Amino acid sequence: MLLDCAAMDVTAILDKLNPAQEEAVTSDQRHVLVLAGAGSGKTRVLVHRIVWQVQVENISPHAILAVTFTNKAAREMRERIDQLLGMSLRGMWVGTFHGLAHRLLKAHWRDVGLPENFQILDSDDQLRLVKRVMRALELDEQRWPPRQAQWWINAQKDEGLRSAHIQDSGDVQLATMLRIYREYEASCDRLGVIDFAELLLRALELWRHHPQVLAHYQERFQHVLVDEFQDTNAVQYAWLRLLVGSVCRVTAVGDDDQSIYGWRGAKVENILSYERDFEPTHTVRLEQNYRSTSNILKAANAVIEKNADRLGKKLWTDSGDGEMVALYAAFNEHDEARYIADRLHQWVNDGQRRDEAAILYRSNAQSRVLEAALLQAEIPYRIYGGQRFYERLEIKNALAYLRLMLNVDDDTAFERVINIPARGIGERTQDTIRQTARGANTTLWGACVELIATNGLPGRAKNAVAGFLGLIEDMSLGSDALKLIEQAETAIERSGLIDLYRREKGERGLARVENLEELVAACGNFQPEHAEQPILPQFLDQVALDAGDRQADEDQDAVQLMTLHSAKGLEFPLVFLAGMEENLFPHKMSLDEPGRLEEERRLAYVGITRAMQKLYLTFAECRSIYGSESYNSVSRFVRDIPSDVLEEVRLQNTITRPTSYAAGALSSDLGDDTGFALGQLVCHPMYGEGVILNFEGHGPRARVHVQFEEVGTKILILDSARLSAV
DNA sequence: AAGGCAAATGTTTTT
DNA sequence: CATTTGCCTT
Repeated sequence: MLLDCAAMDVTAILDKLNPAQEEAVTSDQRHVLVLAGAGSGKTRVLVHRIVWQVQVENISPHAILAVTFTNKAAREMRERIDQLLGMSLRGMWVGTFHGLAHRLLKAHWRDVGLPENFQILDSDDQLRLVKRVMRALELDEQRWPPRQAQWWINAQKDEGLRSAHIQDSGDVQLATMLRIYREYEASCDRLGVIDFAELLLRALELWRHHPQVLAHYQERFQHVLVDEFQDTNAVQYAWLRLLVGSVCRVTAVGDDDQSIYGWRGAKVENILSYERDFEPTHTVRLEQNYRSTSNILKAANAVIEKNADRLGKKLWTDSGDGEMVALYAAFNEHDEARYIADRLHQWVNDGQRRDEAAILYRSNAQSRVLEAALLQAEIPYRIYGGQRFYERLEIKNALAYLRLMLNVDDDTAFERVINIPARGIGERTQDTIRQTARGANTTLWGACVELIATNGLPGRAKNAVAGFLGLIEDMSLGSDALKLIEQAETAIERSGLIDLYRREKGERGLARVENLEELVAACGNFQPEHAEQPILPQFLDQVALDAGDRQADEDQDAVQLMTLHSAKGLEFPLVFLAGMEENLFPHKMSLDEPGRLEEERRLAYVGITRAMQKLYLTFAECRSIYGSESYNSVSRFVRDIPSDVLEEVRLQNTITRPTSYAAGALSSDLGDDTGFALGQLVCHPMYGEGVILNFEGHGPRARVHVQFEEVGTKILILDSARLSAV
């Protein structure tokens, strides 16, 4: 009976796999390394291998651990397993490295010397703390930028190095960073908080220093699967090696060509070390691509081939050539955005879905102009990344109140909102409170209580502080009997936060109020993992590790905007890569170091391989950056694409114009008989300054398209337009 | 202590 | 260019 079942399932599991995928899914070698090119079905292999383990090899889901890098990937993996199985696997651990580390530390907080309710610092909190530490050390913030110190500390932690491990070589730079690091570590310990990197490092040390804990997990997990293996850093790799011990099997899936997180400590070399450290390994290459047309793959291969350090893979497909890769040279970023909006308009007119199209860019700053153009063209869009929901100022303030309601001794939260909204507790008073806390070795709350009792504050300040303490006490009184959503309402109403932002004028205040309302809604929807336990702490923990990137209107048909980094792992029938210019992409910060340039190239490869049917590359000859204009040439990555798959879109055929004009329009490249040139800066008596985008016709009766800074694109008859050169 | 104004100053990617 | 920082006034 059981056997029959298994036999049936085998066909279901292996049904849709190609030979290489099947080899990876069914391998009985102890460890498996899958080098999976873009679009070659790596998630499918992972999902099917898990199901294979459970259904064919009879491994309990309880004994399986699957690790990803993003919450999104973790969710997707679960969903796809459920789908394939037709039911939900219980007991299996699926999560991000950070999420799993958090889980371990929650379970073993005593062993790692953390308070039971330790808080997680996001990078913003971390920076605040670094600044505080530096001020205490009386370091000049001009000479030692706090951001740099923060970055340095994180880099050390990613390598597994604590301040005690680092040799002070006498170098001033190093010595200073080290001092900050030491103090920062001490502060974190005192406050009972840990940053992202610390989460991983502490989890590693948990296992290193507590063999019995490690043994427990080694015994439990018989199979570990790691997605995006090229993104693992030194600590994560060490963590895996410890876990694996003597029985556990590992399946790692990755692509060295898609390693784009080197800047935050990821080590592609881990892929190379794998075959040595996880022995014996069965290595499988997935090179057949099921995503893109042949032309798109040719472009991708041509770009990535220029990298020296590669394991070497060449994607191929048995689908047809498909359409050419299109290249559009825009005059400026506005023209670029308008062109993209225009193409999207066409796409929708052709009956295609908007959410099958994506606009990808190198840096978040590029999204503004694109958004404006889409707004104007009335194309719904959804933007990913940028500022995270739970990292917004107003949200963090609201969360801080919630944290205080839970625990008045949460110094990070206390400090954040003691004077927000302003209630007369200024910098001086706060300093006194901090000093008192330090002297009495107590929390800020404790210090306040003491200062009030001993009259250690001037009258006004004392009243203000007492008022704040009273407010928090009132707010938390009986709040644990309330529903989460009511607690959230209490936090934003009674604290005065919502009124503060209601009074804030302009678009911003409005957005903040909306965000707070969205937070309340999120509280209403929150499903706790442990229904019997208090819900608020569970919510706060979840929030710390989840950026809140799921958007409310996820099912609306909207074009997707995101950075190249956040596009990894996704695919779209229609893709625009915007800003294909030198100094922007590759970014000028990456030009000096060959390693960084190679990473940029991989980023380009990731971008190109997101496209299934049609790929547009666009660049702007002139782009405003920090207010001033800069002229860049087309990206080297574009130049690496062979001309037989690249089609340069001729300007005059693609410029936006009312269709009634399109039929009879005759265009001239240069407008040579008009006295003006394409791209020229001109001035109009009413519309102000603009750029000439196109000509139709010749001589004084020619129609000229001008993109004005104030009023957008206008089409004018040359001899009546009274344009002047600028 | 708060709020308004001017000046400076910084921007790659993110769990 | 925007936003944040710092200095100044109330």
